[in-house]
Amino acid sequence: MSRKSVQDERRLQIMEALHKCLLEKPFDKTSIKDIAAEAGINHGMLHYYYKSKDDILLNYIEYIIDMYRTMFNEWLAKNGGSFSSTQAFLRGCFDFMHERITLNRDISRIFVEIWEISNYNDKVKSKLKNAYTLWINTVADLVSDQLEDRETALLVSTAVVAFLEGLSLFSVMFEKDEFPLENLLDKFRHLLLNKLLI
Amino acid sequence: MSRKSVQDERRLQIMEALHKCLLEKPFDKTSIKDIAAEAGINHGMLHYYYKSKDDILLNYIEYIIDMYRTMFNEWLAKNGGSFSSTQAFLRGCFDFMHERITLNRDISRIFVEIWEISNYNDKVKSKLKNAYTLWINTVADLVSDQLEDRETALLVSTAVVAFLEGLSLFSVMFEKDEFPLENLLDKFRHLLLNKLLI
Amino acid sequence: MSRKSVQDERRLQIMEALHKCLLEKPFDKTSIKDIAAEAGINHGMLHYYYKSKDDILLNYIEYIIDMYRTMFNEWLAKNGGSFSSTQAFLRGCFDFMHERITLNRDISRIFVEIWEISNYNDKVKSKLKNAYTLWINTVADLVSDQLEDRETALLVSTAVVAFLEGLSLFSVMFEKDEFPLENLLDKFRHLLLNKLLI
Amino acid sequence: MSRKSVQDERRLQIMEALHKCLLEKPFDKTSIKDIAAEAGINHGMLHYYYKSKDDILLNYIEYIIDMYRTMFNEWLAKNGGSFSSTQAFLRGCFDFMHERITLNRDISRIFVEIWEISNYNDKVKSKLKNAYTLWINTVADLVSDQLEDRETALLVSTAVVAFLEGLSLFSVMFEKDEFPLENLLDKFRHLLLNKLLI
DNA sequence: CATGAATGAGTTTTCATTCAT
DNA sequence: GATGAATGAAAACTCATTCAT
Repeated sequence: MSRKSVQDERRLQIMEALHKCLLEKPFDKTSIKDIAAEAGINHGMLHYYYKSKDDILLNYIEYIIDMYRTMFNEWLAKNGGSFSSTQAFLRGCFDFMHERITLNRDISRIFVEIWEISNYNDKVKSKLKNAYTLWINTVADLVSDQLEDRETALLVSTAVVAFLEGLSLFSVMFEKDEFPLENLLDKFRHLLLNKLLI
Repeated sequence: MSRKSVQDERRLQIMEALHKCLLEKPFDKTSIKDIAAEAGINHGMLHYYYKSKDDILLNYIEYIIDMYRTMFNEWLAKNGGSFSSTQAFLRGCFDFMHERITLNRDISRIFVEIWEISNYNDKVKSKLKNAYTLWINTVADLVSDQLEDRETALLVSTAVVAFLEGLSLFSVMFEKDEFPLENLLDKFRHLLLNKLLI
Repeated sequence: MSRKSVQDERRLQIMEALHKCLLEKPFDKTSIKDIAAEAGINHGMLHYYYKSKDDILLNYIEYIIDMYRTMFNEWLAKNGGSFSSTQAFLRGCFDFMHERITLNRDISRIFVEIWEISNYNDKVKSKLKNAYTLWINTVADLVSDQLEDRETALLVSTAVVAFLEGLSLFSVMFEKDEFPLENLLDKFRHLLLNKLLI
Repeated sequence: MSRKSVQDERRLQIMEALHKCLLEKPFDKTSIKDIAAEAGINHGMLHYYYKSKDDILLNYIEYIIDMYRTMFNEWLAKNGGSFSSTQAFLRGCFDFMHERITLNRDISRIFVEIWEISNYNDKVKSKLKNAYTLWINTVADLVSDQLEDRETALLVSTAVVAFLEGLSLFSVMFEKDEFPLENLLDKFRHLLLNKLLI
């Protein structure tokens, strides 16, 4: 392995370690040593690869947003070609959201953490805004051929994303059996496909 | 001032001080001394009135949830009698949400903070769950006479609350001119009143 | 009750409260508020009756030493007249020690606390030295008519007291069933009466 | 110096520093910073080498008990072979006690401190009980060939140790010229060798 | 006398960061 | 590249003492 990729490997280990830590503790209560221990490397090294704890966080935000995007893209690559109609495609998108939220409550939890951090940290906020703007636009693209104009498409996609984020919030707080996630997604998909997108 | 109200006064000062602090820093980075300074009282007193920093937080959560509820109830008391129909009433409710979210982004920000804390703190989570459960039920009551059964009413109200929380998240992140909040609320209200609730 | 005796009453309450506290915590970990709560009076009053926490301690030392002395004198008053011989009297004295140590491990514990404090506090040390000097002399008086001279009597009484204090230490540390206190006292009394004091 | 011995060196420094501190202040009034200052190292390091102040204490207790034991064993190694008879050997043991108590009042003082702590701290109590049980058994071994049975040997050794601890207590409280330590030990040794052990 | 609010110094502990080896 | 010892600032919390009412 080249020198470059040893470094990349280490950096990835650190990101994954922080990810695991965040499932147990908020970032502020996660120490550099916690992360180092989880990554199995010396805590001094974290300052070799990143210039501060904050720098690690900023890189992690990018890492997790990218993971999110990759999840979607991979799903798209795998299932995207098989839809017979736009509606079927959109239905698939909702299935993806459903899976993502249902099966991966961990990511939802971590996104709540990031939302909070962004409230007090402009750099994080900026990254998060970009990610959501991108996501809203992607969804707008998906629905735009069903709607009159771009503006309406954006409005609808914003509503969709906001609704899904709201569901994500609740799916983290409530246990699976306390929250009718599946039912809500079904109804919402039906509503969106049949009443909003004509 | 009677003895009792000195205590109440101080406790209120502390709650308000923490509120102000949370607009600037996350709870974890807000020190007991920060809160004391903001309240204009000696930091030792915070441990006189509350047994720990965590105890302050827990009391604050109740305080803020109560403030939220009070805002709604006051609005209801002021405007509740003037509606000519259920639809007009519901329209008013949405106006309230709009105002609350638009004019009081501070509360939205703080709710994001609380959501995050609840992720890692079961006592906070429990309080938050109760508050949202109550809220969802309240909304379900408001729409129930327009819908066939209680179950549907609950589903719709859950969706409404989730959507509004999602909007609240975005309203905190985006600046007013970056986010079509008004438009979204309008459309959503229209949709809800005309298509869902027949 | 006269003003004077109200004060005395309060002071006694405080002494008794500290006594109870010391059965649970060392003096340093006993707060003024702990003592006040135990005494059922306001903590501010402790500074009215005593000028500092240290002053309370000093008074308590006198109180407990006095209690010790009183225990002995009362026992003496009750049983002192009934002995037919000096030996019978001395035997009785050992019975008293036995009872004191066996039944009142609490006092033994507290004396260990006082020994320790005296190590670092000259005023306490001085009070404790006086008490033990007095005790040694009392025992010397009791055995002096059995021995040639005063010097020997003092030596024997010092040994007796030292031995009993040693036993007291162990009786606190070991549980009753782990330590042959009764047996040791028996043997020792026998030895003292039959071999040392001829 | 190898990595391991830097740690050992620091840990030893801390133990020695606490030892010095305890000659001036009780443990409860000795702060982490006091110990660090005495050791000449940063106070943060104390938590690097020990996980809490209590942990330092527990380690110190072991250290001092070990020091005590080592003192005895070294004395034994140096003088143990030179005795012509068991009696001479026992006489030597008493000389050792004498030296220990006379020359090392510091250790006696610190043992009073530990006795006190053990009154309120079960872990310390347990260590102390083990140490004294061991000591009593060691003395029992030394006198057992002079006595009929093991039980008697244990009784005698317990009495000896209790008496010596009592003397130790007094030797700390009284100044050298106020307390006939030498005389008492002489008499006691004589008594033990000639009257108790036939 | 009595109360309890207030003060401020002091305590243990944690931790990001640095740096010699 | 690693390691882990070292630093020092800052955190939560405790408490004897004072004092206005």
